[in-house]
Amino acid sequence: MTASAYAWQSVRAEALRRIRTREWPPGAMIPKEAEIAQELGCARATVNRALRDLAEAGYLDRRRKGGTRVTETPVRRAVFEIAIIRHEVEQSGASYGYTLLEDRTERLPDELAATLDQPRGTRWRRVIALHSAGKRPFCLEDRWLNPGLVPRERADFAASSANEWLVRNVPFTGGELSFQARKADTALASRLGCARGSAVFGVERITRTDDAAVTAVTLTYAPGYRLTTSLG
Amino acid sequence: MTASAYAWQSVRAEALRRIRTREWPPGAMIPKEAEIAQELGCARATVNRALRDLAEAGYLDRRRKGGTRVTETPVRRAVFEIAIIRHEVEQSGASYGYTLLEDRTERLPDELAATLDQPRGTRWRRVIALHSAGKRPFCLEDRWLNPGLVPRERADFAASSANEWLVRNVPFTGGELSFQARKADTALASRLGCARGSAVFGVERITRTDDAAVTAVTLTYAPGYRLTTSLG
DNA sequence: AAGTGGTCTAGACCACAAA
DNA sequence: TTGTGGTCTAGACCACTTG
Repeated sequence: MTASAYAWQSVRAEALRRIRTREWPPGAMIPKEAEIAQELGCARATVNRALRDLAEAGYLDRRRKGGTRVTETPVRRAVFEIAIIRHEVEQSGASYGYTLLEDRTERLPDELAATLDQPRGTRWRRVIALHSAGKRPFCLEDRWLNPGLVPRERADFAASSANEWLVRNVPFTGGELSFQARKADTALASRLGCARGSAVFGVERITRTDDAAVTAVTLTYAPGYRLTTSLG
Repeated sequence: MTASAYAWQSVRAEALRRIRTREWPPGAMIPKEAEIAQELGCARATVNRALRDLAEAGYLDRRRKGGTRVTETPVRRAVFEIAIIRHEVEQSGASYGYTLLEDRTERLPDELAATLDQPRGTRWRRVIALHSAGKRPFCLEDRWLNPGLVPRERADFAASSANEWLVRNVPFTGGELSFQARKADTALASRLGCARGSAVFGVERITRTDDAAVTAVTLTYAPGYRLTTSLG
């Protein structure tokens, strides 16, 4: 059958059908919850659950007193899961390798300090590590850590990545993420085992708890990397 | 006060607090809904709403009969909204420009045909267009369109992008999306107004309705482009 | 077989925004 | 002021999974 096992999913499917067939065209007001509930023979709460779900997915625009409208141009969202790099490698079937390359305390570059709301000249811990898949370099990690939130004596990154330590030990509440394409300079090319000037995929991420920045990381993937997801 | 206006949000906040403070440590089982409801003095449905929300956000792992556990390594998700390119440019404050460069029917490359579940040798419409910000090239669009779903006589892309026509006229049900870094070849560099060999950011997207592929597009952004979002 | 989350209902009241 | 969605409850039954 077309209808799902649960009533609210059937209601959702029926509403989505009406949107897609333009029985409820873009921009149009749809009947109120109570009417739909009566028509489909279920409780209003069930209709509410279904329509709320469609609204979260971007198909409907709902307002108290204003009623529910079909979105003019549904906003499509792509969701990426931020995986632990080890899992990403292992999932591809390759064996995962990790090498710590550098680990010292350094002065934050002024621009980064500003982004992280730190005074100029602040010193943070800087860790550079290489993640590999089989024998091939997979991703270079260049990370700055707030020494106040990540005590050096409690966080040893010789054997396993800062990524994993942080996930387990410093719950974070927010941050920023950006993707970009970059050209590999000599140092990067040497570490990633690719030609100088190669186009490489870069991810920059800043992680915060409440308002204090915890870590800023730049991940650079070896050439050929693709970040993929499906649209629902 | 810390608690939200609505009861289920207060319950959510309280549960999240217990997770963050490790009162409910990673991997631990938390009390069952009925117990939490009694403790916090609300209905079980209210607790259900709160915990379901935390489970969707990746903090909890719930199973019937198995109870609810705190996720060992919370999966963080990044959500990108797939904007219409015109809006993306306008939002940056620049004036938007659009130029149609090519529009003809061509044979699908074999590899692409396979991905799109089309027979080898199938001919689709191919549209190449440039989006610009002010006087600078912003993004080159190279798109294939299923002629059965996008009739040439009803879809004219001389003045506005296929992107916008599709959003308004062909509701889609799914697809795939991938990001990668690419090196600009001579043709691309010329059209994007950058040096040959530049690292450029590429997006590939395939859009389907039910099971038929509607369109496959490759967007290549001029050097310097960053795709950004915030983590919740 | 039993226990826990998932759903559903009927009715009620609340919150917000439009008139 | 009024109407619509948002939430809440108490109780019930269902569905999945583990023992």
